[in-house]
Amino acid sequence: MSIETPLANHFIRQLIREDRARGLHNGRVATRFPPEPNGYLHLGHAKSICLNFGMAAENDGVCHLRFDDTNPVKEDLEYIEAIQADVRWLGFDWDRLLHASDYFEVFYLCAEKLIRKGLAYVCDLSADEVREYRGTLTSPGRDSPFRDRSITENLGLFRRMRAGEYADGTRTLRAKIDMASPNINLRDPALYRIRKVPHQNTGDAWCIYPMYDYAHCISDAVEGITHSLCTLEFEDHRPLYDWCLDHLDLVNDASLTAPLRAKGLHMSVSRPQQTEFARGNLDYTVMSKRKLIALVQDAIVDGWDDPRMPTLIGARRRGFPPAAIRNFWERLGYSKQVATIEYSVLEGCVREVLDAQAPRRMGVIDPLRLVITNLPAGHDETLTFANHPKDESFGTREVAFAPVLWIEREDFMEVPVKGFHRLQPGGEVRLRGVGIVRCESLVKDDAGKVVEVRCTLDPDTRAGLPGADRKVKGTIHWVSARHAVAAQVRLYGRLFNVPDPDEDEGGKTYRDHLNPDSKRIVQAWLEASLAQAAPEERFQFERLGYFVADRLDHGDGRVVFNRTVTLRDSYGKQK
RNA sequence: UGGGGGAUCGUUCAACGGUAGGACAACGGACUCUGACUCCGUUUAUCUAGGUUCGAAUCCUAGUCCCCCAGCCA
Repeated sequence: MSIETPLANHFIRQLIREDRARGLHNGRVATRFPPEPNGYLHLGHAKSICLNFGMAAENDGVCHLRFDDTNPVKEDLEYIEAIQADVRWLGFDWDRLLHASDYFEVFYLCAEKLIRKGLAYVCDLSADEVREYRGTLTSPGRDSPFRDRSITENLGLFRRMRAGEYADGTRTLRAKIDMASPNINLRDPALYRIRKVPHQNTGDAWCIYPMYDYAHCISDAVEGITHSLCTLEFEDHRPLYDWCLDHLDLVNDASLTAPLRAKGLHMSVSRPQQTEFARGNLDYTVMSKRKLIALVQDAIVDGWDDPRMPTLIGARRRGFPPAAIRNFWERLGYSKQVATIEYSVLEGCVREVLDAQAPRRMGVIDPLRLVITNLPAGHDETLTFANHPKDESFGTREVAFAPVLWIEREDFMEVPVKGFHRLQPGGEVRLRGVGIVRCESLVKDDAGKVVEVRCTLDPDTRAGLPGADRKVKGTIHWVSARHAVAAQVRLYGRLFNVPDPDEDEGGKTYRDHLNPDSKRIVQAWLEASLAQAAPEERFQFERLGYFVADRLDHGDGRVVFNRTVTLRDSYGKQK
């Protein structure tokens, strides 16, 4: 059974096919996923990952994983490992693993080339002064007083910047473009800044570090990237992307990439094209790096891998299959419309994959005692259950059955509402795989709460017998009280209780919209075999939902499951 | 107010001058030893106003609304 989704005919897929068809880059396709190693990957990143790796794969191309590590003060080694693990978990593998810092020498050579062409200058303005000179959205900026330094002076100054002769923040290298441009990105943007901090990859070899716009386009070119796919907010950076590459002409200037060949890094240089698509947002969640970090740091969640987090590591711990996330983004397609996708679409993808792939089990998360009175107290029986209702390849399993069972409390109603199909006083229900029982009496505690339902089992309706075909309205799941294994089960709901927690309205912030009931921990009774489940193994607990053995806490005698998602519930929804 | 983008069912993505279609959601039904799955059916959309055309979601004009941009972040 295939769980892959049909391919959407989105504009980037079309563009790449057309480019190939007309022989651009000799039909070669190369993409890259360029995370900054300063946070964990989330579902939004997955959209970009699926696109970049997907486009490469379906066009016989390559895709690089490139760490965009141009700012040493923000990065952390912890993230480098995590990002690789997340990309692999999602189901992708890179053709090359690279760092922007691999190209620091190239960036430097390129900067000298721009200076020599009179297209870059060293500016002594402070950060505040630069801001002041930049102008505003509606008024043009003014030229820096250092804009007309000679090439020789600029070269000398820039070399001394590199040599560490100036303090942090005292000078920058700037592109000489147009301070009156209506596009602010073109008002002599900074190319290099001084940061006397060691870099996790290059140590203290450098004290000047390139800016994103400058480094990114060169990195793309140097790696032979053909299609540089990024999100919408970079749309008005594209003129700068093009400006740098056009003036640098890396394709025809081998001297610029000589340092790479000297290091043994051989890649074909290209003139890449940037194309932007809309990032993907989900309702009832926040996706910004800042807010995610805050949730972790303020212990609102239990860490980056909290199953309620939209991080990939969180989704993994929640039990989401990677194929579901891939299908999700492929099914939505890629466009330039800013969109917030309903969470139910993701859940639908998760259920679809899990329905096909998750073996079935029984478990009771809110137990009520049910005693079958017409069976000897010592009755002990082993029943055989199919592990999947539609796929025989899942095989069968043995389930212990005895007269004292746990059933779900909500499967019994002393005073049933209209349309209730399950157990009620004097009523009948089928015990899954057993037969039909009739509720004969109740046992209540002092407070009047039902603590036990006493039933008789109709022997003619036992599974396998002709009488088993007798119709009853409801079928409920159960576990044998004597055989079941105790488990901790974590029930997760959405983290926020409004569709757009980012909407800061009426003085409220996302923190005012936290769902206090997003995590519930219960003690459950499960089929004994579940104690042997491997961490991260996924199951459907019949009639309850999909559950995953916690990848960290389950095992060594502890039985710990996380609820990934409930089953669709057309009954619960009616009420 | 400058620049860059975007407006199609509730949500999202198609339709590339020729019948507005899919997915999810919702609703109704069939099936069912999971109120699941599956199957069938139904409801609902081209931002507005003009224009071009035999024919416009698509082209033109004028509006309206939404998003992004004033880091030595990415």
